[in-house]
Amino acid sequence: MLQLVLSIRFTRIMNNTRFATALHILTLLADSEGEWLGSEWIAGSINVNPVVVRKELGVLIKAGLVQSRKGKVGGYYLQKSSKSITLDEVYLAVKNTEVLGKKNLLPNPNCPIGKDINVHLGNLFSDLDQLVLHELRTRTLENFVAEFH
Amino acid sequence: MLQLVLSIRFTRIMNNTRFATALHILTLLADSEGEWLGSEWIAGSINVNPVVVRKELGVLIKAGLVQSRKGKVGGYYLQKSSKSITLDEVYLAVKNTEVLGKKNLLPNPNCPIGKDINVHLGNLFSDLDQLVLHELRTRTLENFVAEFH
DNA sequence: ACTAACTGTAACAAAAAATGTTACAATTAA
DNA sequence: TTAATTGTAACATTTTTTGTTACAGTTAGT
Repeated sequence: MLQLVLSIRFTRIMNNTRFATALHILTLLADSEGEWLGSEWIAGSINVNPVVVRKELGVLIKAGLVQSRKGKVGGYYLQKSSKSITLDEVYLAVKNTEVLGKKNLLPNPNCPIGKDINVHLGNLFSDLDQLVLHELRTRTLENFVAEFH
Repeated sequence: MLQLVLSIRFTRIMNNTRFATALHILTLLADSEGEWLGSEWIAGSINVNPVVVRKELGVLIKAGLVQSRKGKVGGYYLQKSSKSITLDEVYLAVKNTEVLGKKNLLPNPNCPIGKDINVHLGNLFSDLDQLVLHELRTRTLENFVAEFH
């Protein structure tokens, strides 16, 4: 029963703008090296609420991609060079489930297929996730930013 | 304005159990060749509502993967052999957006980055989608079903 | 010390998306 | 004619995402 509750809580998915938002933020930071950017300014470029930006920046900070400075002249700055940031790091920071989506929670254990389906789906989902991560790892933030010039 | 509304309407994503459900259905059909399965029975294996199953089957029928029979001894049957069904067909049938998620709707057109971000994100998203489709194309329903034996 | 301009986060509100449900017309075998 | 089924619309509910308000904590400049 506890297991069930836990699997409900952690079965989430990537059905959102978080990757787009995170990469937008990082692109802005990479493109304005030397300056610390504020959440208000970043939010103006993405056209979302500044609090949403600060929350996402919190995630990027935890992932070691961004640093922040508090106080009057506070703001955000890349923690590593854009050359050393690969897009799989961004994806891993924001993702909360697999690319093929969710599994059904309680397939029938008395059915030969239902009994094992989530194991086999799990393998498939995991394979596809690895594939995506591997590809994203070949792409750097520097590469991405260069496309804008 | 109309464009905006349309882009909202069609900016959906794969944050659901539809791929899992569709593949579960197809696995059952492939595994019981010779019999027509009813939506109630299928729903019992997945443990979801029969109407949800019928809706998803409607999608698989449109995709040319399943056929149906109405009336008293109605039910569902594969339209093609499991050997000739590849998993990209399943994914294409159920998917409604790209694997990396959604883009933000209205990035600032007065910002050099915001102005072009969706074009570049679009290219990236599309690349990753192609990668996933290509991999899924190498896997058949027959292969998948074989894992259960 | 005081103020102004920030970050960090909690708590809540609103909107959007996914899933479940009821109901019933249409179909078909017996 | 009946019983069992598909197909689908309409609506309800739940879950997830996104937005918002509020404010404590921090820091530079006066």
